[in-house]
Amino acid sequence: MKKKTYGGQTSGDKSKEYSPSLIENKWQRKWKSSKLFKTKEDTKKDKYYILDMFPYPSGEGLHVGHPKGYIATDIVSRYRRMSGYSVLHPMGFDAFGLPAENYAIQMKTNPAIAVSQNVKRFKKQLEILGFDYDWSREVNTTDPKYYKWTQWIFLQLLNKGLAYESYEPINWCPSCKTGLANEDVDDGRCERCGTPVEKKPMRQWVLKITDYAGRLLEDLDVKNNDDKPLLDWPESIKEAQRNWIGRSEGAEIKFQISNFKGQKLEKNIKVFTTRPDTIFGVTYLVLAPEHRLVKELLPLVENKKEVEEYVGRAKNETEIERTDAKKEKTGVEMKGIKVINPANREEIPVWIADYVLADYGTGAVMAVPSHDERDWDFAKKFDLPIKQVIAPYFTDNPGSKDAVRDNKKTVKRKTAYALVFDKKNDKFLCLNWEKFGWHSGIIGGVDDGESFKDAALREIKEETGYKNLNLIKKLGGEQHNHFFATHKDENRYAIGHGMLFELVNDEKELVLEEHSLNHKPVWIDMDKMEDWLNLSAFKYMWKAYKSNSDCFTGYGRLLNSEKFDGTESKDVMKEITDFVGGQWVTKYKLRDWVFSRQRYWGEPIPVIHCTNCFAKENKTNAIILHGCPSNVERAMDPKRQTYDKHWIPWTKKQLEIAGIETLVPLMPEPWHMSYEKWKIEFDKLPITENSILIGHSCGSAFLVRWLGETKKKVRMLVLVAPWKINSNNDEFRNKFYTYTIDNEIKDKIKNIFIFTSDDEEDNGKKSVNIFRESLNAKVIELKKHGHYIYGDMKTEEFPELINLISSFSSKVVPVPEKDLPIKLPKVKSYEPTGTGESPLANIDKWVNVKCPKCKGKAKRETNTMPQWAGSSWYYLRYEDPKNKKAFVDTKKDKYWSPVDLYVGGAEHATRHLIYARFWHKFLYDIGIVSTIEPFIKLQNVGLIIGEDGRKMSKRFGNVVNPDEIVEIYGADTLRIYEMFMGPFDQQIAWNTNSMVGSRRFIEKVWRLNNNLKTNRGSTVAGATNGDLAKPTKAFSRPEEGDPYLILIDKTLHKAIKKVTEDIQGLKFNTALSTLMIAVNEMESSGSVTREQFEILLKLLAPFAPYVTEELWSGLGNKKSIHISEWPEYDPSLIVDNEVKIIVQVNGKVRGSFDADPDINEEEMKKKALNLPEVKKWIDGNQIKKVIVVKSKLVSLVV
RNA sequence: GCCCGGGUGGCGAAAUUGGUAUACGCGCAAGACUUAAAAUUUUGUAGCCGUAAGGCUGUGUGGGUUCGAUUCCCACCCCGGGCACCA
Repeated sequence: MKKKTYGGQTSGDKSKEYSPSLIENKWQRKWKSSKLFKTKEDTKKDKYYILDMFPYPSGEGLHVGHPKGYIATDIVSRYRRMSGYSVLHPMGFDAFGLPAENYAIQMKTNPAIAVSQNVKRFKKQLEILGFDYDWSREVNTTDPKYYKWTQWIFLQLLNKGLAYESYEPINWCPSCKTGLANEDVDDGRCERCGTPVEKKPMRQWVLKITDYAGRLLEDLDVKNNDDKPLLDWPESIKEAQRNWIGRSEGAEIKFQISNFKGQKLEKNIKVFTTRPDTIFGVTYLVLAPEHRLVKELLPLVENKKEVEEYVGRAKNETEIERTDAKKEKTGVEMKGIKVINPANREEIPVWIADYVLADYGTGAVMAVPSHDERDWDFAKKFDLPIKQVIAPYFTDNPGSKDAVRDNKKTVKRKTAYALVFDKKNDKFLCLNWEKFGWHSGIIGGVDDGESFKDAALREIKEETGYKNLNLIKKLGGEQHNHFFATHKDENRYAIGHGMLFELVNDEKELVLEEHSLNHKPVWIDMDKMEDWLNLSAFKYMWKAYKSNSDCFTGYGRLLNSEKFDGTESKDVMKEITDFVGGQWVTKYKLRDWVFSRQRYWGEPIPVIHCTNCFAKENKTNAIILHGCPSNVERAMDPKRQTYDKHWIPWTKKQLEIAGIETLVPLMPEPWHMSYEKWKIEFDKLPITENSILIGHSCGSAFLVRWLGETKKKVRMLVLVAPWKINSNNDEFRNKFYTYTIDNEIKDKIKNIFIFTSDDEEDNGKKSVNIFRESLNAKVIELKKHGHYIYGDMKTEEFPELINLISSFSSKVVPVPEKDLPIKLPKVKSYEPTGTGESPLANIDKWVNVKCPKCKGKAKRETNTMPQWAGSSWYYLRYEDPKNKKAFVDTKKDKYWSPVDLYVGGAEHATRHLIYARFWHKFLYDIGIVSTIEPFIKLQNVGLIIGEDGRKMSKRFGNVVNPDEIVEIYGADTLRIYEMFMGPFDQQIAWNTNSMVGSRRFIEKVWRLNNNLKTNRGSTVAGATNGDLAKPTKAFSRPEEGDPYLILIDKTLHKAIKKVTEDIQGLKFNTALSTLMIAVNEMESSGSVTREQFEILLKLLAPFAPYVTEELWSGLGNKKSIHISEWPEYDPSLIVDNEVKIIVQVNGKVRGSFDADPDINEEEMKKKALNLPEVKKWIDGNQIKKVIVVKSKLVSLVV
């Protein structure tokens, strides 16, 4: 097939043609062999560290959108180098994590192999585009030499208590089969695959990023000495981080539980509120369904079943279902439980509702329906009392005509506000106060002893005559209006109530003249009301009427709040907090960073779990109580006594390997030996507070009963397939229930687990549920095991038990630093297990290690780090990539840090850019980096989308490959086109057709060179336009007074200024348009000196490195243009010696004239008035005013 | 709902201490060169009225401030992004 090429220009002389492929290949090789772009740490020069967000080498290679940011940094980097800086411009690859792993699974290869292939391909693609990366500093997050230090940083975090194991429920993606951080969840779905996430309780490593929440937030706005912000970042990214960190201040207040069936309880419910000023309006409390107290108070609740049902339902809902704000509120009261409002000692009920989030604040809220919309909705639905404690306070801004006047007295008055509706005509009866400009409903003062309603009715009659009305409802509650009443000449403080009336009939009385002096009654259409009303009081009522809600969420004046009545609510928040014994606290939405993934392709977390160390320190032993065999035949089988296929001997062995002494006492079936007899034997066993009890089948039942009766405490109870207790033996079963509930086994043991299978039949599920609820046990469902879990399950199918036990019975021993890196083992099969265990757990050789502390047998941590680990510090490694002793030498860090310009996509706002800042601050705190922030200036690159306006993706078939574009147009054209498309940070659609413009531009430059060469030594420049052709000596300094050459000089020097400023401001599109203008001018002038042409080449060099280098060397320059000096402009050359003055008449441009920039104003005026086109417009008119702006314009008003 | 951006020709866009709106590029139209095409090149290109000179309108919509507004103020509409039952 014939290669596609751009037609381009042709001429008779082939050697004169612009042929990008020849040029570009040549210079790629030359730059490489001369090591032109090797970083030089010249301490005499200023440094400039410029960084790209390193790519994730996917299998698909680069599309034209990817290099956009790299082109930009390349331009800046080349510009800085030419300007005399030591430049660090490195590149590397981020390749751990799900995308690479999934790709490898799909390609049936190992991720390590896939990644190295992809990296090769990426590098090749990048090379073509001519970037000046110093590849000797390349980093790759999957290289053990690199991730050694990622692991090292983890150890430092662990050391400082910032990495910890947690067992709280976390987000779990059932499709990716791994736990996720909060940041990896988007709208309740896995960010990678879109599957709705589930909440799953599991052991996981968590980084305490919340310890840094305050600093991560505050440092976004920290100022330098010059009062400019330290972080020159796009406001949108800062704002996204602020939102994500989500700081709010408020009060933590305790509500005491008052009674249960007459008993006093010594318990509190702590709530968090940002509005302690509303506390007198609390009419109930709400707990999240997962709140600890829900379980604790359950035995005391009257409607236990109802509560249990509700909590169960809430648990089973997905995040998407639960957090749907549009859905109607649900909830259930905990009947019999009351708490006391510490503000007014009122007793109020406690509800459970899923609109309260368990993991924010305290998981409990005080509900103030009158002043919180969510509480309002809830109270309306469940008919709970609503008590107003804040009145909106309306007052006009000082200076306006109705504003309170300091020199007048204020009179307090009760005021009735009425809206009167005539449903026959859909109109409202209103008052038009013409003299005052007020538009209102009916207003009137309330007389002594009169109700608001009566006052309103009286006023309606007096002012409008209508007398037959029905009160429909009150609107908006009490409101306060403070204003100057012109008609009374005094300040009024009106305590008002709004009411809605309906007209019964048209019967009316005569309106006395004294009542109609200031206002006239008018009927206003319903749909005009909103615009018509212009008094705050009525606007407020109208809003309440339209929204059908009296809920007011603003600040205002307190009422029903005892001694705080009348105060401004915003001002007394802290005072009220103190009054109720609360604490002023700061809360963040940011959650700790879930840092473990149950996947293969990540950095192994460098810790070892040693059960031996733990057992030694805690004298742990395990007692396994097996159950009965599944049928009589097996029971009769003599082999069964050995349980050779059963999981028990395997478990025993594994536990002993782990250093846990293990006992398997005799466990006869319940129908063979009585519980009492067995208990006597069992009590003799060395059971301590550190013992682990494992029961299988009916063994579970014995253990539970024994725990119910004994006074002993144990550390852990594991029940495997405990449903045998649901046997036909009713007596036994009943006995069991009694123990579990009455003896509160759950208070003795924190860690109770049940293993069951997900497809067990109903009665099995039933007994598991009984355990779950009565013992507060965590249930682990083993998928696909079916009933085999119960009997002769093969040992290798059941590693979960050992893992669970060791996770609760092992000591975390950090891997000694000298043993780093912990390399990922090479394996054939690395698919995720889905069990909550990493596939690494199955690689015995790798997992089983010597404990570095006790030298006993121990196990490695098998979870790996998330994709975001390696990228959280890579920019530091570039500073010193080969260092074996430290991840970066302190001196080198001091020289290069911080990153001066960081360019990348905005999608990293709340993940990479927060994580990296967190790690950086931590590393600063432990004294190994020198700056508090890693990236001083951040620039977002706008996406290039497909020509069809959709995201470039294989799926849409709209991907444009840069290699093909380079082949047709050349790399320089691609670079210029991408920079010329539009503002750098803006998303723009690709358009291959538009590329010719960029190519033509380069060719013009090329031709300019050809013309110069042709005319070397001659006196005539090769201009294409005969008119402009001008005799000159090419490549010589302009002769004194040569107007053409001076003109080009002026243009060029202005271009130097503009291009320099634009590169600094990353405004590449306008820099290029400036260069285009210059080139156009040079072309049409025809007389260009060598010096001028060289300036142009230098200015263009960062944008089009190949063609400028070619032309530069063609001029005989020996050193590369890219290490030549950046031109400086001559200030005298950028001043215009003639300016155009604009003349306006009545604001419209009517003419212009050229003048000296120093022309004085009188002169300007005179000249302007003499212009014929201006005269035409002022003839016969009086000139009223003349405005003269120096060296700009004259504006005449006639 | 709250918070950030943004809205300008046929298209990508330029211009903001308030001073000629549409630079630069694409596209389009007509001309030159050519047997022809491509390439190159010249001219034109916001809309409306007009042969023209010229005039009117015009930077999302409606108001306002001003001699003058794409730029400042108020209200609204639309698009993009972030957060969201966060108490």
